[in-house]
Amino acid sequence: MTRQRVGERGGADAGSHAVTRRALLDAAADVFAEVGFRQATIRDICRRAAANVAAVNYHFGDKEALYAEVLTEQSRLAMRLHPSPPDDPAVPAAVRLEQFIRSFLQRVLSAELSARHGRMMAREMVDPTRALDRLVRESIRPNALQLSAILRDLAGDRVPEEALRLAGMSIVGQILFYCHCQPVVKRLFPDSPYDAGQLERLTRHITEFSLAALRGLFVPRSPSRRRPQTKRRRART
Amino acid sequence: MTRQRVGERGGADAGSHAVTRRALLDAAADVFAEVGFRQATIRDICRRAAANVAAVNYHFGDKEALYAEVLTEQSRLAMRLHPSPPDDPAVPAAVRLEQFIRSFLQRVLSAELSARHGRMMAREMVDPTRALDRLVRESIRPNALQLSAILRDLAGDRVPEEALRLAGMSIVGQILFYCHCQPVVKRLFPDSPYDAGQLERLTRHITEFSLAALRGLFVPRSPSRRRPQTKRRRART
DNA sequence: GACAGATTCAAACACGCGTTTAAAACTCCC
DNA sequence: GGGAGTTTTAAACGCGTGTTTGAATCTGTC
Repeated sequence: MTRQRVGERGGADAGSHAVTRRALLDAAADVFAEVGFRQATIRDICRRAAANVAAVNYHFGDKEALYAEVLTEQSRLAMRLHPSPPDDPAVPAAVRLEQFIRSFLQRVLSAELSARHGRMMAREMVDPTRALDRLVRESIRPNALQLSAILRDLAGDRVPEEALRLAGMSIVGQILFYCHCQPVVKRLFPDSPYDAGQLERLTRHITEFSLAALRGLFVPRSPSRRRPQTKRRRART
Repeated sequence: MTRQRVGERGGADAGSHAVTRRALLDAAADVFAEVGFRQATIRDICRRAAANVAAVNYHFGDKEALYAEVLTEQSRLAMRLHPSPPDDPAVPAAVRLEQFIRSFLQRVLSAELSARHGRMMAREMVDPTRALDRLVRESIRPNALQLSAILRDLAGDRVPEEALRLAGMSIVGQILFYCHCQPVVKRLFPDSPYDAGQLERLTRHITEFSLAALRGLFVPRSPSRRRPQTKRRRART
């Protein structure tokens, strides 16, 4: 009656448990990214994983628990493959901003991840599930803080926090556009792709656009025409 | 057997048909905006419209036809309440850009529309239905063309079309961010709202951010420090 | 080789969905 | 007032869903 999770040793060949579990996670990542949590069906996931319909409930409890596990796994995978740039004060803030934008774009729409993480995040934002709170806590907020730090270095101490926030959202908005609006972009410009294949071009554009905006907003009349680099350094935490 | 659409005259009191039809459209707009096409249920819509479950199929044929009608109706309503600025060459391009951004923001997240149009558009982008093609054709593409015209006036003739496209997507991305990512923004900054109540502030920020970026990108070293206004006028179409 | 426990399996359950149906209710016009 | 045509209604159909169930299958161990 009481089915508890098995530790390591089990029934089948040293890993039957782990094998189906992995197959389910992989299939579920594809399905959830393709059609979203609500539209995904356990039957479809199990078919792709070559498992029985009852496998999800046996291995994960229910559909939502499987989804939560897929979400955090994909999030960590994306972060591991394309980590944010280190918070190194030796690197100019403008360069760190470019690295931040590049790694962000890679995480949400790089092909090697099949853009799974980006698509799941996009769905989670437009149509949140109960998993969003954890996602914000563990993945989105840390990134927002890092962007804030970069922008603070770029803008200097005299710029109010509020203006930095708005600038940050302008930058993230530009990035997410290519992730959230792909169906529309494909229809508007069917010949010129603005997708995973153009990552470097998009990175450069967003970086230049944003740096130009930041310079114009936060150093409107710099006499020496230099970057606002030498304001103050943030201590490493 | 053969039920054809009734013209004007009908059975009930000069408008029983029209009355339920309207109630269905209103209820459906709310429901579709709240939970999306796929998650919405005919039963819920009819309950809110105080109509029978069969009403949708009687008045519109099926769920998808009702959805299509709601979508175009809300789109036209939003466009009528907050039209794009006229293509007036007498108005400086920078002002027209601000008007474009303001009206766009109003359409997608103004409270008087309950942000219905914006939410439906957001869902349609992340999780398209068959209605997206028409939406792009009749609503999105015209707006994109208008933004292109404004940017052309701002940037002048020497800037390649491609650069203008990227700039346009950077601007639209900033706008849509507040529409697509509201759940995340609310969690990141629970105290300071970035929603329909802050429309004017958001308009000003996005305009200033974008104008600064455009000046920095397209007129990097203007000797007289003037706006690139006097390039060339587009003929009225 | 039989036992125990873990894992899989086919089948079924309970529910909600979009849609259909045939009858009832209603309104207008003669 | 009655008939014709329109609209509404309650009930049902067929299907797909997440989940449960009890038996069957498998594997390592004694």
